[in-house]
Amino acid sequence: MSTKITKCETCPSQGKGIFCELEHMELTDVTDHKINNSYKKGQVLFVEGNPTFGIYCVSSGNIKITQMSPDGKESIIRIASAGDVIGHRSLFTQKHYQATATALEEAHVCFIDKDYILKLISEKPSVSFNLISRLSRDLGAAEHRISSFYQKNVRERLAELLLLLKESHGEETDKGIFINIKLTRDEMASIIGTAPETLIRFMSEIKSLGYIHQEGKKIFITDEKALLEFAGIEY
Amino acid sequence: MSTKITKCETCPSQGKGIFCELEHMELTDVTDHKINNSYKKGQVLFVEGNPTFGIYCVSSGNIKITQMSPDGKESIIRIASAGDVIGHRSLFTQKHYQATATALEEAHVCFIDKDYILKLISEKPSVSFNLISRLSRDLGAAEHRISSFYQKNVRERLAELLLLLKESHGEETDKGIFINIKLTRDEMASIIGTAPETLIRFMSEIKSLGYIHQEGKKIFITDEKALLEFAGIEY
DNA sequence: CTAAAAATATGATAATTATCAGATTTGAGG
DNA sequence: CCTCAAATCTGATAATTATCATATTTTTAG
Repeated sequence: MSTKITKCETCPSQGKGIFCELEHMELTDVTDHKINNSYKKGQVLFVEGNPTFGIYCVSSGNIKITQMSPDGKESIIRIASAGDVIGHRSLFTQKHYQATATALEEAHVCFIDKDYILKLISEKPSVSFNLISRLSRDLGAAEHRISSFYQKNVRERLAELLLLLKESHGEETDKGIFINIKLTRDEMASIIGTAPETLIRFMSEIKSLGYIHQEGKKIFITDEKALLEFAGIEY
Repeated sequence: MSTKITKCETCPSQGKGIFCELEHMELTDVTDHKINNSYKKGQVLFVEGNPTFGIYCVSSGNIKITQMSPDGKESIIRIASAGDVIGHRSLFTQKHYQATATALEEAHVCFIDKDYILKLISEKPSVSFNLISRLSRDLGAAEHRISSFYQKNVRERLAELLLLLKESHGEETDKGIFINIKLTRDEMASIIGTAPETLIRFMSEIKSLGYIHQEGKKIFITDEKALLEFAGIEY
């Protein structure tokens, strides 16, 4: 695990994070209290059951947050990207992490000590406001997924996933909207809660309908409107 | 909708709520800024899409928080009880409620105006800490349900639901642990995301195995250990 | 560049769960 | 206490999804 020195003041994700409203002086103080780490694909930030020492702020790269069942089935419960925090949920409620965080690709992540972040929260209302906003947004997303699980079948959940990934990681290209996140079929399946084979079948269906286009592992959305209808979102 | 005047200082749920660390003087100020409402079974506090004006604090009774699919399938995403807040998720992120809140039985709920609660959060760190804790706990519960959906089948999810209801609403009796919450089979089914008929079948199975006992609609857990094993939690 | 491993894809079959139909029970209101 | 509507329950069948086996493609490491 290589370490790279970077400052919060110049962090590319600064405008999106929980410290976005702090002033320059305050940010340099945060810089002094953080540890900046780099992770390669597949490297683990923390494991379910580890004691919590602080929170992680994602500077770049995508991190999957997973939970494992006793019989070894992995569910992806969230994906954190630039500007997101990780471990914030366990900070106040639990002594141990309830999930595992793994880098999906090369990622730069800053670690902030528990004591310091708690101090910041109590002294800077903007930090606590942003944390509340973020938790609210995460809770909204999680609750949406719960109702989606019950109300939609696998086919619809897959279309919905592609649209969500488009929102968070989509990039306009001449071949359609490129979904710029490295996920295996297994991982995609474990987001929508189905078997990889089932996911692949429906991916093929959506592809043969002409709604998406694949180049190797790269996915392009070519007909967003049709996908929306397919997902049962718009009629 | 009848209105009953009650004070935060003497609220039975005071010790559990987000104001639990406020002093007497501060609490009387909260009392002056809230509206106390009573709801009968089936009455609605707010509906998905309504504009958000503030948050609700549950003093007594159980409230179901639901989301509806376009084709009319209702999912229960959360159940709020004494000491819980409702509408806190939409306070910071959304202009409109993302879910519907309905009383499951006679309930007393206080309403606090958006401006006042935002002021409290920025001035009283204990309130914002408690709100963060609560959101974290809710997020943890929601994420657990997401992985549970994928990792467990209906039979196991039902056993898990009974155990969760035991934790939150269980009361020791000589007939076993009585689950003191009024839920129809339809509602129970929409918590674990299955059809009511399927839920009923597995309820019968669990009953015939002797793990639970029913008296009309009342459910008693008679063999918790067996239920835990049935849910795939302990081996 | 090549071999091995991992990931993707496809088919056949089994298991799980949903849906529909109808019987029975419960409970709320007069 | 009685009536009727709603809720619960049971059975038969259909639809969906998981699992297993295996082929093919892609990626990775040497």
